[in-house]
Amino acid sequence: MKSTAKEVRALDDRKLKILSAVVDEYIVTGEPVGSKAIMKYVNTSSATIRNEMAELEKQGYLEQPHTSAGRVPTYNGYRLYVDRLVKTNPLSKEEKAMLDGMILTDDLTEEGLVQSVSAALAELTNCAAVVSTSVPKFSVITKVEVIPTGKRMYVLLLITSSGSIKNKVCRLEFDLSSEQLEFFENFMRENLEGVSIDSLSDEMLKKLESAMGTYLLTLSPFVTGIYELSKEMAQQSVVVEGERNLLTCRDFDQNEIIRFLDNKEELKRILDQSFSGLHVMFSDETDSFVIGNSSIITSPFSKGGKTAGHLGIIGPMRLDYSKIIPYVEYFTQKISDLISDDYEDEEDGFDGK
Amino acid sequence: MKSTAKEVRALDDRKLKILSAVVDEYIVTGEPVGSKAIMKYVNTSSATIRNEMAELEKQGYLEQPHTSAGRVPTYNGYRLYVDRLVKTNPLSKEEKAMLDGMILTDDLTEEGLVQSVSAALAELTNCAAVVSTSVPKFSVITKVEVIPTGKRMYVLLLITSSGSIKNKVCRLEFDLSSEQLEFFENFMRENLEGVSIDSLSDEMLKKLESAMGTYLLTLSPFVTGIYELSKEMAQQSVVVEGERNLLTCRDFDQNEIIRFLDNKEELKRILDQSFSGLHVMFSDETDSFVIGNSSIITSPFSKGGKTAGHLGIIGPMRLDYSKIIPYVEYFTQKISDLISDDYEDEEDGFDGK
DNA sequence: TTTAGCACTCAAGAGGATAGAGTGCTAACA
DNA sequence: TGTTAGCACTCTATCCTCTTGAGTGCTAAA
Repeated sequence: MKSTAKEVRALDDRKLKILSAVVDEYIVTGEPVGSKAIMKYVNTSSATIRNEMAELEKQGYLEQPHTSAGRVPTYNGYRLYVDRLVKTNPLSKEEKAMLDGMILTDDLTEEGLVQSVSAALAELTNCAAVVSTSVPKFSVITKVEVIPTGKRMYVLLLITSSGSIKNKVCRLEFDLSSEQLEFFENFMRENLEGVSIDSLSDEMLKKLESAMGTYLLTLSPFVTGIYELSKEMAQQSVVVEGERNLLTCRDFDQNEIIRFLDNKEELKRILDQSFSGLHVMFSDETDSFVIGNSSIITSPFSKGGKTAGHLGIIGPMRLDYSKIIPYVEYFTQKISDLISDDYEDEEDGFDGK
Repeated sequence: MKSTAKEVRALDDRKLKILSAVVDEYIVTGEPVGSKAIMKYVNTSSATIRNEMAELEKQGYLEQPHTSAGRVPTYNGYRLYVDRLVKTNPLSKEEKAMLDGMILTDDLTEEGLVQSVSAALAELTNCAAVVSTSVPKFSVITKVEVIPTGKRMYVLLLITSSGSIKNKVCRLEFDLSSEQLEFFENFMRENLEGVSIDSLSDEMLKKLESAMGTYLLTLSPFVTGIYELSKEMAQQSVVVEGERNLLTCRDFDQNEIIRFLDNKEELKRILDQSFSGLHVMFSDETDSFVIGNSSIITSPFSKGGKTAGHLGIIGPMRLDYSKIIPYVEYFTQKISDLISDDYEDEEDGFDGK
């Protein structure tokens, strides 16, 4: 609701302490928190705490499931807690080593790394890990190749500067002469190499086709094939790892989870608004959130200094933010470091040996 | 239990009719079936039916959840029903048209087709569709290609006679000379083309490596890369479509389903024993079955006359077999027809025009 | 061999009592 | 004026009992 400056000012130190205590306790127990339980955290009587809690409720930070129950944090309560109250301790040496140990490093490809990290994150947090990999804005086509592979069968190959490869089988009505093949490869080299993936539009396609002259008659399936490949590449992808953690989480409504897992478009849209740093979202915030009572923590990772995607978790609001936030931060940093190594290596350097 | 010839002989016509009626009724209602409900199917009094049911229970075809409840089919009951009693009507023209209409035919690749059919099957049956695609035994390597794509970056490409393509990025310590590249391509062409995918063993790898002489020093990552690609290709794949139908099915134990979906190895193993025709399995049969109370119906589909995989459904035992069995049969036949068209086209023919 | 009739069983649901966790309010206190 | 002890009150969760009704097995007659 309206969290005006006045209201926030009205939150003295003790109120904040109590709010924080309620959230901390609720995160652990999952049950509405009563005034007595808070006495462990604050040095006053339960009566005083009750008074304070009643006020926190009026201000919209807490709520009661029913009259004679304890308090539960509201969306605003969580928001305040995460933004201003939660204490995230930097990871110790041992913790970092533990996290590192959970990542398989035998698969050195970018996807392999990200997949391994997200599995670790899901395992660690008992949530589902989410990864969205955006198409790097600076990604351009570096190679178009056609490989004959059978009677009238050709494999189209598209490679970009960011290292993605896609292929597609194309069947033609006729076999091509080597002259035709050569023409196509040259034509593609001249017209597509260096072109950025997401700039390949319908119009561009039309222009290309008309520039091909009579070759178009036989080669047109290749052109549309390349076009489709580029479209596939330009698509942002979202992967959810550890879905079982959502299904077994009793904070959620089963049916909602099933619906969510069945259709990840919604999630895609949410992760699309790429945020610059670590970001915590709650399900009440945007009503487009599919899963009620959920929260999403994401952080971007980068490749060669440019954002390459986002990694995070989706779980219940009742999360141990103080632990999970550093995990997400550490892992995204880790990914950035590892794939940027690769990247620099690819582009400029030569790493001695 | 022991279903000896004597016992089976003891099943006169009326008993079979009653068993069939119990299964039919139970499939619809999901509730234990009482003697009165059977009166709709058989022209005798409920008392007689009760006597018969008591005997069917003694023989192991029915059971009671508790004393004063109706009867439910046992595993043996289902087995007998499916093997000898169920009446599967051949599909009508309209039904076939309806099924055809559910298949998207704009993606003409094999995977696209199979995916579309399995989605339709899942939708239609409210079960999960399962597809296992085996590596065709006759599939051989037709092409190995290396494409330079950046500083010390190369794409390995492996193509087989059955039309699968896989690629892998390989990073070397040094750039290769064109002479080295040429050597590798020739070497691979001579040694691997025509070799069947699943015959590529560790020993073969060793032999190849030793045959490469000094080239091995720089090219060894390529060899292991190719080896890994072939291993990936040789792997039988299992895909489950429509998982949500399992999760929302109240005949199952949620946790068991979640465990099942998390680990499809078990399913893979079951589908691995490729059966020659349509096959119905029940969860009691092999104790390796992950999901209790489930049944699997599969049928093979073929490509150019040779088995290419299996398509089917996994759902509760309480299935409308009389409808679903024809669906599975029709769809696998359909797939066989469509991809075999392709295949013949690829290998021998020329379709005019 | 079949069937009507009857006593019996058992699960599921309705209703009622109880316990206990937690509250708000009042009045006393520092 | 802020804090606290005390108390009446509220509401859920749980347990127990009772009832209902579907369905059975058995017996005796047709």
